[in-house]
Amino acid sequence: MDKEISQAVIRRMPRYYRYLGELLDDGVERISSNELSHRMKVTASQIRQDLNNFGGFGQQGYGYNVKFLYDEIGKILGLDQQHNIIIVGAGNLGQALANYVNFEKRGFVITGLFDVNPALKGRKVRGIEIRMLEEMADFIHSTQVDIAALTMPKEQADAVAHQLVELGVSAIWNFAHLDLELPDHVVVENVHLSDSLMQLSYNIVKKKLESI
Amino acid sequence: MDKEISQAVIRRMPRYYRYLGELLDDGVERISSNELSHRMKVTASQIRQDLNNFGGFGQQGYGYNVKFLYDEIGKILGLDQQHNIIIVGAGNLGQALANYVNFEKRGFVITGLFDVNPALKGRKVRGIEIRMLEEMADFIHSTQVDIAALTMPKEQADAVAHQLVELGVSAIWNFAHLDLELPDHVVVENVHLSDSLMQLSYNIVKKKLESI
DNA sequence: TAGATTGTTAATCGATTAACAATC
DNA sequence: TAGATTGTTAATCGATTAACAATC
Repeated sequence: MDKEISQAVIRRMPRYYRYLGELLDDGVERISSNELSHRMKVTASQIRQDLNNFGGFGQQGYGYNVKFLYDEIGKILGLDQQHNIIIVGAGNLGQALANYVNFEKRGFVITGLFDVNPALKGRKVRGIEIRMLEEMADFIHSTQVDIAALTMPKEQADAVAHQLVELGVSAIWNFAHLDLELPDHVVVENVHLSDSLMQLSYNIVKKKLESI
Repeated sequence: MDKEISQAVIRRMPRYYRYLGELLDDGVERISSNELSHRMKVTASQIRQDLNNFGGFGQQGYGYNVKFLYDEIGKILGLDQQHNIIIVGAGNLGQALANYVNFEKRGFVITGLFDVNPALKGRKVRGIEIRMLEEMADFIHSTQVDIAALTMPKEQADAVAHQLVELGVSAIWNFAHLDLELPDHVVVENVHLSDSLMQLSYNIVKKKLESI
């Protein structure tokens, strides 16, 4: 019966979470949708609408309790649970992800790093040993893996993604520059860096034209 | 007089570009909006609407010439021009970007790499020397810099972004986990990896609840 | 020419903003 | 209590889809 919450709303939740975290760090105890809207440069209406998709977290005449709202959004985003991540592709990008200490604070724990390059075998990144791709199946069978980050060239990504799904992994964080075709029960989040760069490029050209 | 083209449309253009590139590689000469819509899992109507924001690239009764459309979208995205990029922050992420050979094919050329860590000084990544942050001002004065990628911790990102703008850089590809407050003439494209990961986490939790 | 498919207008759907009654 | 601010309904705006005349 719950009405589906649009991805547009979901996309904004981490940003709310970030701003509330900053307010919390600054010792701010409560905030109104109006004040938050000024800081975030969105409408107060949108903030209230977005939040009320998940429940009434505020109080009339008072606003929102920062700590409470922060925690609630954290729960909505699943940050109260631990997510074990393996990274497949231990090149620079994979290692960059493995080094993001902040992920760990939010419950995202890197438990494994895999690559095909024998030269990397046994090397450690932040204490995490790089294993060979052949060992991945055993690894997944013996430990809980919630998310697989794909940080390898796109030529290998499709086959590895399917293998991961076969092995029971049902969430993929895909950095490879292709669209994965996977069963419906698998959740895929794409990070297409070159798409992002092209968007930037478009906006540069546009701005240049406008200024003439 | 040109009506503003929405960012929703812009966000889809690189994806069209990618699919057309694949068709081109496969030797496909022409394609109808209908067939493309099946491959891309969008509506044919949306494809035609999107493209017609920029002009009529097709031909009634024929469809679209793949090579022509590919090139036209490339021009729309500014890929016919060279963009010189410096990367500020030569950690794993910065080095990962520097190593993306594919960017170069699209006209994005990494011309400089900067860091504050003296241990990295003089090291080279794909032939590009890592320089110290202090040298950045001189570098920007003496060479054309179109885009600066910020791949450093968020604590330093805001100050560096402002410095870059002072030095005349007007496009920022921001990987730091904060919203930059910069003058209107500066174009900013954000890549917030942790936001992306939280979105994935939300969708994992949602799918888990649905399956109960 | 007949068939195919675009470009474009109109209809629908969904998301954002405005307004305000409820209530702390 | 009076003032403030939410939660929520209604109005608006914009984006997507459908339909079809134009035309290759």
